[in-house]
Amino acid sequence: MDVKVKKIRGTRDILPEEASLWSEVEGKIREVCRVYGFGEIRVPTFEETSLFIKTTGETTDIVEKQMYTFEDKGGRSLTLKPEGTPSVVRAYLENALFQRGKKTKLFYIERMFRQERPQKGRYREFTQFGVELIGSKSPLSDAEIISLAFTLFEKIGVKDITLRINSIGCFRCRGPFRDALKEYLKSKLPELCPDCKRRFERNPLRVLDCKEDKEKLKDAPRSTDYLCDNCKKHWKRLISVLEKLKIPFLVDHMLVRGLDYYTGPVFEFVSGKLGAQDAVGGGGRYDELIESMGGEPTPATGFAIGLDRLVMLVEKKKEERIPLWIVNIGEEAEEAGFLLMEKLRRMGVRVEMDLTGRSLKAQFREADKRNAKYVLVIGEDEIRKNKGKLKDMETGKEEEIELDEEKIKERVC
RNA sequence: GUGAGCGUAGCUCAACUGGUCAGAGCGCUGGACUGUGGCUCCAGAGGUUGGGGGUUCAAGUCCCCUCGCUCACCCCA
Repeated sequence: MDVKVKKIRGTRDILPEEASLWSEVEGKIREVCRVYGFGEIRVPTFEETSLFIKTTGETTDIVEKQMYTFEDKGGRSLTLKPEGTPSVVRAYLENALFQRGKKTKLFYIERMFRQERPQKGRYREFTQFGVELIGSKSPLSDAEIISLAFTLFEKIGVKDITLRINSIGCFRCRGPFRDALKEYLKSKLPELCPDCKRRFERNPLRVLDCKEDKEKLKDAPRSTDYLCDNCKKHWKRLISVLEKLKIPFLVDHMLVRGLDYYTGPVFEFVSGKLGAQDAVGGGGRYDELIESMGGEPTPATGFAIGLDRLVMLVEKKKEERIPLWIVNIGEEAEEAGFLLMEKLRRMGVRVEMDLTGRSLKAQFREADKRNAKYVLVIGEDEIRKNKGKLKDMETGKEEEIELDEEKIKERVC
């Protein structure tokens, strides 16, 4: 078929089979978040562009080259949100949620937009489940959200997720570390890739993230060696609590993350089953963001998980069995069957039938294909007697049954 | 943004160096079995070979452009 209009690059249609997986995962997310005391928040699809420039960071790849930015009719610059945290924090401040208590625990399931070259597990429109815990500076809060994530992974049967974690320190300890790193990188500069040379000037921490130069940078200074007393205490305690929670983790000194607002611990959830885009989720602490957006100094921590990637890791389930299929012969029976079907459906019974006037055989074939447990045959004879033929599709046995919705429901359910 | 590979029926794929190559399997529809599924057999529907241009007596097959897909880089979810 020559379809003229096609979906645009990097977007996708999620068809019923996969969509049911999605809603199952979303259901589990809501369950786990309820248990952990997180309330759902829904934020706009687009925001003022400046929000992301100020929060996500001017020199980040997301802001530099991946945003869908456009001008509205009033000449304002708007951007489809490329990540969730800025919007949630904006909403937190705008709605004065801090007035409702010291701690605010929010989660969201939202569509995000980034104009990157699509590949496996990477789309231009994608969905993130994210969690923001605002108002606690305790390392236990970081442990809490990480634990939430692992509870979710377990609940949806996703195995072999590794937590990679590091601490890049607050803005205070970042300075000395950055200096040490730059000093170290200076000598290596000629052998680094062109990107790293550029990063060296603009955002030296990101050089650590480079895969190409990973080997060469093995002996680079480690951010955890430059933490201030507070950050060091926080980091040590977080690590120790993760151990007590029996959450498997790997300290990765190269992990720095690509968003500017992170302070202290940062982490990623990684799966080996995803190809090159192996991060299922990631997050960290952002203790300075809220103040920088005009709020009171407020510590916060959070993460986001890519549902597109998460769903790829979930085992597909077999289709649920349909309890009843109505096969009809002739126009009169078709209508009688239809009315009966509707009565049953109103009672909550899953029933299906063919309304395209196909042959008896075809109707049976479809009932079989859809894995129906019982088939109810209605033809002229059956209407006259008010008794249908109920066939058990497994045993092949047939019995007569009164065409009465209560009796049928009782028999097949 | 860079690189590589690839675009043939709804799906998975065939078609030697350009010459009945427009096919198969699955799926779909119908029939054999005039009111009974799964197996088998038979038949049918479905494609301007992504689009455009060029080379040629002749092009899915070669060349150019374009669009798209996939994977990787990059980055991240």
